[in-house]
Amino acid sequence: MNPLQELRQRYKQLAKNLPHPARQDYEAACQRELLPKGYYLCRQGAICRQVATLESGSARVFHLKGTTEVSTAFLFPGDFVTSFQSFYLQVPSQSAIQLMEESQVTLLSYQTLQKLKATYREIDEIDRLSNDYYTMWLEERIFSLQFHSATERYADLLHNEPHLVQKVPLSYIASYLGITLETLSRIRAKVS
Amino acid sequence: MNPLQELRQRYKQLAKNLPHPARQDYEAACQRELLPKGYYLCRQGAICRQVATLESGSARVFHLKGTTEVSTAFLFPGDFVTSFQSFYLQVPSQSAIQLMEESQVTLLSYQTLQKLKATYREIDEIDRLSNDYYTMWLEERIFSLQFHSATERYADLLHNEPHLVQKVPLSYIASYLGITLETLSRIRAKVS
DNA sequence: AAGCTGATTTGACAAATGTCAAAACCAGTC
DNA sequence: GACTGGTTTTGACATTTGTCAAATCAGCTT
Repeated sequence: MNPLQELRQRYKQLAKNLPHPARQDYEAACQRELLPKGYYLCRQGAICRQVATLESGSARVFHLKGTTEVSTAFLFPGDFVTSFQSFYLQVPSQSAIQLMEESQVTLLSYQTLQKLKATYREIDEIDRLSNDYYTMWLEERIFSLQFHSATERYADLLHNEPHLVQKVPLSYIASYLGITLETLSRIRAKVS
Repeated sequence: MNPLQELRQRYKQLAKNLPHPARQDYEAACQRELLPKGYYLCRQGAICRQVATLESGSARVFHLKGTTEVSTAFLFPGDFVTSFQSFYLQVPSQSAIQLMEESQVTLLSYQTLQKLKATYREIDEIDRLSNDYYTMWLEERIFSLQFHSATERYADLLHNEPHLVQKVPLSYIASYLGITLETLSRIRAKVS
């Protein structure tokens, strides 16, 4: 496994094995909800006040550009879901976050997370590591967007997140790769 | 000013106004050097063991892809310079960092920074904020790469970092924008 | 099985960008 | 002022990707 994936494992392990006092406070502070497909965890232009942990289901982050939506991320069980800039700076979000299926999520507000981080070193550490992971994930994505052709980017995706291609509609994937639906369709025809 | 630039200001302010005890320890721990143009702060494949603060001069981060270099960042006075993944995980770097001119830099090793962060809340805060800034900067860059045409990306750059276009050779800028030198040249001819 | 609806594929053509080679430009040097 | 090496621009043409319209496919409903 590469360093990036190890890091992901590491913070997920830490989150799962949160020791007792921290765990208890965390459980008490967060809010578990079963939300329907299509639910907005954050709307574009609104301040993202919570971070969600996906227990089941899936979500996507996208930006509304005029009339078209451009997807920038897809999230799955175990992932922390939030609009990074909006959440950490508490400023309006540049993108929206929407559930792609009915999902079980655990919600934590900005203020609560701040308190938990200040109280428990372990929670602070998880927050830090997951942010580091996100940063490195972004670096990898830039790599792909900047250096690779559409065909290569699709191959990258297939390689890095094969499950994603099964579950996510092609129109979302196309915008995520920065190409049109038609081009993606042609790439797929060639490959297979 | 947008939230991103405010954040940048904020961590630079904090760094400049580091209170006495922390400042003294920091000064003692770091290493000031005047390094020549072309000097490698980190080579591709090596572990990046230090973070540099640029006092004067400039640097660029690039990736060697076969025979061609693709630039991924340009750094100027006041910026912290390191290979994020390599430094924070202490794993081999995917890219190289080279000085574009003779530069005065302040070097801090990984171990020393860890100690300083553990001892001084202020230094920890600066590290955190500068990482957050970097993350948001990456998000913006992805935005540009994923949504915008070559012409728009050049306009973005001109808008976000106008000084850069004066100081950096066009061949570096072209690869940074993910296009060829010739295409960049044609874009410039059209615009002006 | 027929009909509907949304997702995906295919076709024809246009626009953007890449490739390779040559020309022009520019700063420093003799 | 011409020479030189590196940078930038220009030209001709190839390739990739986008656009718009139509065809096909897949899953549901009746």
